[in-house]
Amino acid sequence: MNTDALRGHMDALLLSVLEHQPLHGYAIIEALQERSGGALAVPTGTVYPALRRLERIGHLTSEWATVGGRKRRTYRLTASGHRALEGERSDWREFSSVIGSVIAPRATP
Amino acid sequence: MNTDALRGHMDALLLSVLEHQPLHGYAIIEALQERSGGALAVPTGTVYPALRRLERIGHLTSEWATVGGRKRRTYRLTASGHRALEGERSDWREFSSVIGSVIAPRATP
DNA sequence: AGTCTATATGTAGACTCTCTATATGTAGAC
DNA sequence: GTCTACATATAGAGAGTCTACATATAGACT
Repeated sequence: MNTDALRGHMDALLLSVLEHQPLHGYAIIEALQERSGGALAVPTGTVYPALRRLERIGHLTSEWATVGGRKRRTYRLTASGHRALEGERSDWREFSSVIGSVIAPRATP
Repeated sequence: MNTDALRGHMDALLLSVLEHQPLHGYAIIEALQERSGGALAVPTGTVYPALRRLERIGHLTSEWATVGGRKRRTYRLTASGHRALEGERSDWREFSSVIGSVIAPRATP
């Protein structure tokens, strides 16, 4: 899929996969791929800066951990992040409904 | 609606409203607004450059006309534009299905 | 020992598109 | 004479995604 079209929806995707479980960046990328049936191959150069941004604006917090000798930065939603996720879901419903109805084929006059 | 989220879907919207009828830019903006029930207020600074771009890549052609003393540039789909619209529709179906399924709420574990 | 793959994070710079703001001009109403 | 609707256009700002590269550990395999 053309992941450039994700522009503006990345926050919703990231917050969604973090809703019920804290995860580190690498695992988030795998989760996105798995949840989308392989359609979402989001590059690290997109995900890591986006996570930092979400942390900066208070929707996420992070902690470093070492697992199997490797360092991970694990992110989890804040209260503000949970609220943001609700907003993103509602925005998505409106967005997809509006776009869908505009581009739906019409009967040829 | 946050029209910045339209990024990447503008082509689909413009090609859609031009599918069955040629229109000039100003009328395209009105058509988008009407078809979306008022949700899509796309500024001229977005639409006019986008139309020029679609013409440049061969999806549209344009002609100047004077109606009621005012000049209009009327756009219509080319064969390539019709094919592009089909592609955009198919891309949208995949896109909305993928995003929708990733951000859909899951049962709390 | 050396190489390869998977795991793991990060930055720099390019790129594209949308936005805001501004400019220009006609027609018709008040 | 001014205001609103109609009509097109450009410059520059801004945001977020991409590609490409840099770094590092663990474990398997040769």
